[in-house]
Amino acid sequence: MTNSTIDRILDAAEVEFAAHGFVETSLRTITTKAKVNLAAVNYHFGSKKGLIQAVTDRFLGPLTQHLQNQLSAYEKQPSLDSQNQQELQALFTLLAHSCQHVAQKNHHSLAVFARLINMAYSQSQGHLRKHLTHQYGASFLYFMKLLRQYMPAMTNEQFFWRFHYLLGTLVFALSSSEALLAICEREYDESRRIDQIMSDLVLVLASAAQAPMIGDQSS
Amino acid sequence: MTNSTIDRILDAAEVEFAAHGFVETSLRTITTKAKVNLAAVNYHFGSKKGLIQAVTDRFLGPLTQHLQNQLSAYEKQPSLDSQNQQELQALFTLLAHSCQHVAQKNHHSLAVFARLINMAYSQSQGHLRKHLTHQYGASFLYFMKLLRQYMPAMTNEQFFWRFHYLLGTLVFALSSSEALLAICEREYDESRRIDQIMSDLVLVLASAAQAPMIGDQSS
DNA sequence: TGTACATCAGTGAACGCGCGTTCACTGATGTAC
DNA sequence: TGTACATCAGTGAACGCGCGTTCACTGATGTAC
Repeated sequence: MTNSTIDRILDAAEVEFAAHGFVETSLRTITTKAKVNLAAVNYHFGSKKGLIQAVTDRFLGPLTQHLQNQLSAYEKQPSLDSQNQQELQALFTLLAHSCQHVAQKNHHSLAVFARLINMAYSQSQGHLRKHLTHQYGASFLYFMKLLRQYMPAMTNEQFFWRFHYLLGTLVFALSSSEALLAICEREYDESRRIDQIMSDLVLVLASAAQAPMIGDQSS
Repeated sequence: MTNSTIDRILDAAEVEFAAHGFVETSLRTITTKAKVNLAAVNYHFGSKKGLIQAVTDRFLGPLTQHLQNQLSAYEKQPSLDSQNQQELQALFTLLAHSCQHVAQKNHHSLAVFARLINMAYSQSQGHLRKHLTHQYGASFLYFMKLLRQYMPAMTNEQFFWRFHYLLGTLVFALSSSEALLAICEREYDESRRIDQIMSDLVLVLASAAQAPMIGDQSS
């Protein structure tokens, strides 16, 4: 049976976590929407923390798997010209495609992903950051390694900061996309699809990655 | 007296809100750190919501004021060449300076600012977004108007999305800067100051703003 | 085939806890006559 | 100058509420003999 109690809980939790965050979503809300007994969450997942982990594991596994596959195929292609902006865009496109891949199955997983990253970088949450790095870090480190080739003139420290600016752009786009889509539709009477947004985002990320450094006047 | 009960509450609240967010910070934590009676918050600010508003008003007023002054001075300068990347950088620098201006007085106000924006774009928080727009929107709309001149080829809708990508970069940088500074210091044994970060951020924002559109192959 | 027991998904009600808020109260200072 | 009252910052204790979690229990299914 595909719509088991466990799946119904996970689906409802994903929607609520995406919309209101982990802390501001109560188990009573989730179990009501999932049409499931309140105690079922603790029965199947042990605790609320266990549920959060189950919800995030459900898409982080496939996401990192998909990304890793794409990256190793990408790396095998012949010429990696570190000056070529189009190849840099292609690299970001791989990331975007991996995101879209998991979003197809679980529509709200990217918003949950954004909440997770935001939480991980909230100081005081060093343990979560460490857990994510340990569990899923390999794929993202792989991505960073390839990205690094397009930013050769930087020190590691400069690259560190640049990378996190890009991460911020991505995270905000993912977490606010629902609200932004709603505003956009109201204001401009035009609805955008998620893949339009993603392909525009890729161009922005590629340009931001290659922005000059301080004192560097080449564009 | 500069360190009145009210100020001590506001200072403690700012620190805690910045570190843990509005919902996850309890009045008991704040009043304990402020060395003030629990009931004092409701006495002086009416409610927790009132306190949040007081904390945000304390820096949003000066921030928008400062930004508005800078922008009108900027607009009066002779040549505004919409192709000139350095002038675009100068525009972002004004925003950065306004941020640094308020950060001097209240060190954690920018992190609170970031939390506020994140919250405002969390769907379901349309009322907060409306309140901010109504109260402080003028300065930011002014900024957007000037920024718009450097992105003339875009439709309003395209500009809308670009602008929010940039906002995301800024917000993540502000909200995660503490954690990132800590990681950076540990990993690279180098400490950065907030103004270094800001001036690098300005370059990234300027490049991202001028990234090509889909189908546009000019860089 | 029938019986006793084990396993397991799911349940209903209650538990203790931390939360924001309320309220009667204190004690100091100012003001009117 | 003395007295009565008003104002206001601040307090201590309690309130009701929603939260995550717990626990004894049910009912269905499988298994051993």
